[in-house]
Amino acid sequence: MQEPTFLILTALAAQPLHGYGVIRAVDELSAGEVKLRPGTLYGALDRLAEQGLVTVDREEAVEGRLRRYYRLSDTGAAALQVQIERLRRHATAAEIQLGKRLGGALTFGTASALTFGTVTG
Amino acid sequence: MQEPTFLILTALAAQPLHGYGVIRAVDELSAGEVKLRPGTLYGALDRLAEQGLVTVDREEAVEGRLRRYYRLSDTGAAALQVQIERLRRHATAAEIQLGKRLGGALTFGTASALTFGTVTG
DNA sequence: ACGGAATATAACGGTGACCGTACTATCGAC
DNA sequence: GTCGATAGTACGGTCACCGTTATATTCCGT
Repeated sequence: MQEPTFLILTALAAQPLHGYGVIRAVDELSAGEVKLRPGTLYGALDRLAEQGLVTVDREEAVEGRLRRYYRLSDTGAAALQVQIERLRRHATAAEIQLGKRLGGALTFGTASALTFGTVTG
Repeated sequence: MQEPTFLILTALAAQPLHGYGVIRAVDELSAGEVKLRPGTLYGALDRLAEQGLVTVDREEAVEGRLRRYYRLSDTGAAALQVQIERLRRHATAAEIQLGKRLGGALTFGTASALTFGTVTG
């Protein structure tokens, strides 16, 4: 699962949103770092719906315009939880490896990772 | 940056490795979850070298066979640090969003994310 | 001595997620 | 009336990654 997909699931975790709402939520969640393009969003939404990670919550007709709300399914919430743990493990593992780094310019703050203790297993 | 690329940088953070050494290191770092294919590895290594994130450390001729060692550059270490922080932010943001989730099956343990405090900004 | 597994690197085509852009359409602001 | 924001659809392109194959050597068991 890639970053945009992960952030789409994250955006839908709190409450159902329609497409454009997801674009705004991801923008906010990532502090403006990730601006979803329509092509990325609707492609990902279709794939996630196919996989059962999101479902169509309802379709509202607002002034002649269709507004389709997507909801994170229980399966999707579980998948997101798995991804969260994956990211955490990778971040910790990388920080520990960086702490072992010799010869390079020492980056301050990385040593704090050592206080986490063992990571293997 | 995708997962395999991130793990290759992580593997090279502690010490220079040759191709096959990276494959084994990533396997260990991910607890057997990620098995790098040669195509993935050497493609990524070429791209990372082009971007200056890794450099060729040395080339050993071990009984006729070339063994090329790759090293994480200072730029690469900085890039890895940026990615680590990115993963941490996303993991925390997602956990907080999941904590707001209503109606779905409550996953025990997710509430602990709330103790982290604010995440926006 | 021979075959097979592990070590080690290179090269190929295929897939799919993502991007960029354009198009349609409504509404409010200027 | 045009611009920008909202809202969704469609399409072609790119690139990272994957699966596989090829090639060569070393180590081990038989």
